[in-house]
Amino acid sequence: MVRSMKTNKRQIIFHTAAALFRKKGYTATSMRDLAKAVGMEAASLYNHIQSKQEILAGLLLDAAQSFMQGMDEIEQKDISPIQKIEKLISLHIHIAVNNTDAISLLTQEWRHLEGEVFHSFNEKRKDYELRFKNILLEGIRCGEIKDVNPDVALFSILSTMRWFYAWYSKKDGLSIEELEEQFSSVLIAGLQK
Amino acid sequence: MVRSMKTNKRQIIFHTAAALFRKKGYTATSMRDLAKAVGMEAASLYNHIQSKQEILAGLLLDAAQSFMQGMDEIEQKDISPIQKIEKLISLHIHIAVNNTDAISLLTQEWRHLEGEVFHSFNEKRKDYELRFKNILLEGIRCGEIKDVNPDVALFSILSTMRWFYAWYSKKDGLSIEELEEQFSSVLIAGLQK
DNA sequence: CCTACCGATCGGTAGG
DNA sequence: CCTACCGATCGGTAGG
Repeated sequence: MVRSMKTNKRQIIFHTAAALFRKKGYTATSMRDLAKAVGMEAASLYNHIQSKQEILAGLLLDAAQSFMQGMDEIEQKDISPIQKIEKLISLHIHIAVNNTDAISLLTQEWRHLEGEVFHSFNEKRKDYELRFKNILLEGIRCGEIKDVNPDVALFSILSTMRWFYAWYSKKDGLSIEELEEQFSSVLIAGLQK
Repeated sequence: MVRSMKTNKRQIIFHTAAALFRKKGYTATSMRDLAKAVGMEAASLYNHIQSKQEILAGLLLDAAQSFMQGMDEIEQKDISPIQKIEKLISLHIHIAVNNTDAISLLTQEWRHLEGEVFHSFNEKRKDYELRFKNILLEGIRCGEIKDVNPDVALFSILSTMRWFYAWYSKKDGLSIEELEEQFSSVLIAGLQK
């Protein structure tokens, strides 16, 4: 009972922190801001968490995990490079819709991670980008994708998805299916022969 | 003589601050960090500038001015919507190449502006995005651009250009002409019928 | 351009 | 979960 309530409060703290970090930035969000938002004194937060840094690390590594798992599954599918890219766009949309605040931190706030966590997060990010780029390269090699600069193509997609994290919560007009269709239409048409 | 040296030092402070704000973020960059980077004590900075906030505001309003001026010129040209979009992509590339550090702040650090400057910067940003979107809408209306969601199309372009600000300094392989060609090829092909 | 310093605020701890 | 408080650091000022 005590244990489950503590875990529950911990989750509330993490979710509240995600929203604050997104709105104000990690450095500009104080533990007193966070305490006020969850309805306690700053000192009391430390009964549930170890440090401010632990919160950021937890949020970012969780979010990263979602992407790595999706990439693992999509890489193994027996479909063409462009179809894999469609699946990846869909992955980004689904993750963002379900976890908007934490995901938006991936773009901006990971540089405030410290020490080993910074390093391992950075490795994951580079690994993800490389695997995405390899799918593009395979598409170019097999003739399904036109001969564009793969870095420009990669970041055209990734940057647009990252903007989507910031934009999505404000927009309610489009369903997930419509979002997938619109993003695929705009982003993939620029790659096809 | 005294005046010109003071102006000179002021420019050094602004340029150095742009690089630090880009790397560490506005909040996480202290005036002592900045002072060290320009080779003086923190207190001495205040002989050249009035406040930390003045530096951020100066950098961001200067950068915004470059974009507004470019937009003014491109809007008036007697060319088609897609040709205007090509010109705008070229504008973003040229500005970024010439002023990489300050431009990269436009995306991330403007939220730390305070009071009236925050407000007026935000108005300029929204104005720029609206005018860009109107060019897309005109293209859709006249049949030159396919019937995509204009917000998705707009931010596909803007997000990709914003990523370019962060990416460019590391990359030296491509000339400006090649960059324009690659970005236009990937971004505009997704819009054309 | 420096030394010396201000009040405010930071992340976090002690002790209950 | 709170009160009380720590040392460190913040942006900025006084005075020379």
